[in-house]
Amino acid sequence: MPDNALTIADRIQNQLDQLTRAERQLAHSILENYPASGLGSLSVLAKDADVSAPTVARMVQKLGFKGYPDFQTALREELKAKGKTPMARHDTWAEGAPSGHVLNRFTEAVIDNIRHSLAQIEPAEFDAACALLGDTDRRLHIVGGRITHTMAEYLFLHMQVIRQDVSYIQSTTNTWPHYLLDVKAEDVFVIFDVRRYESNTLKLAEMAREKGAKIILFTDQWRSPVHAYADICFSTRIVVPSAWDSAATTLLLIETVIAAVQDINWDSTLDRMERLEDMFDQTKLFRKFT
Amino acid sequence: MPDNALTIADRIQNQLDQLTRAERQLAHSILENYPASGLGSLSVLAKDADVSAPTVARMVQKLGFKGYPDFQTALREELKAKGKTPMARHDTWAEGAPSGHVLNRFTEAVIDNIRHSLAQIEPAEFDAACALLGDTDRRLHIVGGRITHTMAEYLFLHMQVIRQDVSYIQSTTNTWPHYLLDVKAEDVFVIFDVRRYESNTLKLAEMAREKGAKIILFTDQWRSPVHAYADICFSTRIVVPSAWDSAATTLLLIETVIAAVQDINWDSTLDRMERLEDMFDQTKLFRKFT
DNA sequence: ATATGTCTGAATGAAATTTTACAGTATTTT
DNA sequence: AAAATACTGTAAAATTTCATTCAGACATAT
Repeated sequence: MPDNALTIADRIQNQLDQLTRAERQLAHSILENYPASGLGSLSVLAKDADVSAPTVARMVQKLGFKGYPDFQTALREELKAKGKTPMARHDTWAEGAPSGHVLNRFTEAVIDNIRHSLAQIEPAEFDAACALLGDTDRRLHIVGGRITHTMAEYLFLHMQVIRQDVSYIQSTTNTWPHYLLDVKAEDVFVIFDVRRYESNTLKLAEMAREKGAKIILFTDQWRSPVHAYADICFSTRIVVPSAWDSAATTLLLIETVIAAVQDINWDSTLDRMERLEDMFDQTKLFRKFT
Repeated sequence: MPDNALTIADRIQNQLDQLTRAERQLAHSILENYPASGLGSLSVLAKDADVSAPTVARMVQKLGFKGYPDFQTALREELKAKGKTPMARHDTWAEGAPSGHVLNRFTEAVIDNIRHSLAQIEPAEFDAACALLGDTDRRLHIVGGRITHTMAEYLFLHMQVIRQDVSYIQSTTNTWPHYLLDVKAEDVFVIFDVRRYESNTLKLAEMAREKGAKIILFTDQWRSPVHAYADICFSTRIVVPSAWDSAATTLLLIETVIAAVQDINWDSTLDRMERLEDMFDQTKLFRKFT
């Protein structure tokens, strides 16, 4: 609420003494299952509390509201505010920067995206997707578009370490039909497609589907048309205060998938990682320390 | 989830495919701050979602409710049922998954990383970096390594739209010395280097520095040795419950930089974006709608 | 015990809300 | 490319909802 930090429940509690008998009875009924009961119609609330309708109208006015609708609006606002987690309320992330600084505005939006996106994910679907990705009997193809190919490649780079038979297809090139030649029914496609959905990607998904391959789709909240062909679809919120969309939430999800898949075949992953280390040591690509 | 396992939000999510464009738009608006927005009047909800009132009435019927009041009652019942466990504690991000599920553990860690990383950023440094990146009198070179090249390319793809004279160098190839031939003292390098710091990248940084170029470094909390040559250094926390490190915080920072730089030269950015759109339209790479 | 002040609840009228019907427009299919 | 289908918004009707008035009941004080 704009005026004060007091919740409506507090205001009722505080004024409990100044209320009459029927009003107190009503107040307790409201607090009984707060705030749900206050969001229904006046008459239902009155009946639930065993008081008359005018009593309700009078009390909310006594609490300082213009009328019952005003009271309800306030309740809804409060609920909306509570929906934002205590962490989201923490609206300065970069200390020393004003809360209106782009650092804080942007971070705020991304945290918001994360919360919304995660809430919509079915854990069962997530687990199923990870099981598919970890199944080494199935070959894995990872597909990205103009912007999303960076995300696709990120997933590819890690999956390559975890397991064998992983390939990376960039839908913006015209070489991708080659990859589809030998696709089998057990194969799995991970497809990335977000706003400015790409026709190439859609065509690719259609053809993969025809061959009987499984499709896991990473898209935005509006869902790429590819989702018609997808077995599993993860949609993330991508809106931020910018001319472009944010891939941060998508990346978070990708990394979580990587962590989960790595656990499935941990033994073989460990083995592959060690062999990779050896090879890196020989190439001197990386520094030993510091 | 006590009575019938699926909440109204789930029902909306599930039927998203059977909904029309305006209805989907409305559905997202409802889920935006659920359930508060659904508890107001039909007309307000319609206005918030930018659809007409009848669209709202039609959709709730499509969802299986007798009418809007019926829908609201169901929402209130759900809220009442949830009563005991409101969204006070949000340590579970993916509702429906146990708090020990990798989805929640991972997200928790990333949020933690974001908080720690952002707190360490000097807003003045951030602004200075953005000013350098937005200065079209300076040529811009973006450098990534084995894993980080995906982040580098993400930044490159967007910078390319915002401004001219941007080049992308992959330090793992051996072609990068060519890029250094014509480097001038005003040039700016953005270098990505995280754990398993790469010797190639260090060498590149050293040579760029010798030529007098400015260096902006994105690294992890332990700081790449490149930071000795860097004018500005952003270090982010990257630890997550996984065998690998997380790039999510780095990406968040990159996207924030993009948003800030885009604002600096907004006019020219807009112009370049429009011209790009035209070219996309001609190539038919993207679908017009849906 | 009676009178006064206050509170409560039923009924009414007014206002707002939801619903239905319809027509225009966009989209898809043939 | 044309026809058919389906979707969306405007406008008006029907229903519900809320505020108010007024008569009666309860408690309290004299």
